[in-house]
Amino acid sequence: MEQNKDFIVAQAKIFKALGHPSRLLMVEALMQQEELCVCDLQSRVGADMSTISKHLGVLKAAGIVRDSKRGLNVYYSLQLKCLSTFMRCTADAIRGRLLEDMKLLGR
Amino acid sequence: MEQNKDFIVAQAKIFKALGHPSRLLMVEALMQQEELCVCDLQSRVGADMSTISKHLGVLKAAGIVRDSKRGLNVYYSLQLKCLSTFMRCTADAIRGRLLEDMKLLGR
DNA sequence: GCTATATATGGCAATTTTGCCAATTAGAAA
DNA sequence: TTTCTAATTGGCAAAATTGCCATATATAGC
Repeated sequence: MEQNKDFIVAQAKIFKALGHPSRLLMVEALMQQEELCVCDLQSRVGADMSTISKHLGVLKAAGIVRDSKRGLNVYYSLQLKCLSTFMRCTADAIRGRLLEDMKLLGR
Repeated sequence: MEQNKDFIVAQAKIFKALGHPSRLLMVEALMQQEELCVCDLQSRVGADMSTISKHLGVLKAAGIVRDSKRGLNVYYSLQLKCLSTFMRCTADAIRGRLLEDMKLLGR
């Protein structure tokens, strides 16, 4: 009973971590690159280094990414593998919705 | 360029909507039931009716559920179909992580 | 009409998240 | 050791989310 709730909370934490544009952008970058340093991610998102670092902390705490330090750089990579299928589906859903809206506007 | 950002924002909105234990619980109930009234969802989550209603508003605004009013009741159903595969994957990931933690504790 | 029931909305305080700046840590190179 | 560079952490104000209460809306039945 109670561990079931913990389970839901852990699952919600994953969704919550993905529920921010900057973090989602970083995850999408990591879906194409296997491994990127914080500086790479910063240049893609375009925010303060400290902000990027905290976002990465959220993704790591949710178990979505893992990090490995080599030299001066910290490299991040995806730990959760099943994102691409779902992202494609949500993308289709959003495109479908936009089409609906355009139809409605057309009347 | 700019619509790409809107796209990411819409996608993040879906994840964000799923990133709350009560909302995730409602979605999981709708994965098994096809259609449920607000009162059913309330009894499962156990919160104030107004709170449930607002949570459902969030899910609807993200395009995850749709509603249909019949008589005094409003029935909600899933609009986003591709959740179950992804949820199974995150569930596996969480279970795996818990196993890891237990191994670490065992040493 | 009036009453009861199911859901939604407005308002508001408490909590959480976000993002910047400043300061710190850790490793590389001089 | 000193210096430089990459990244993290602490602090804090602004913004967003959450959840309850009170109120409103809509529909059914009398």
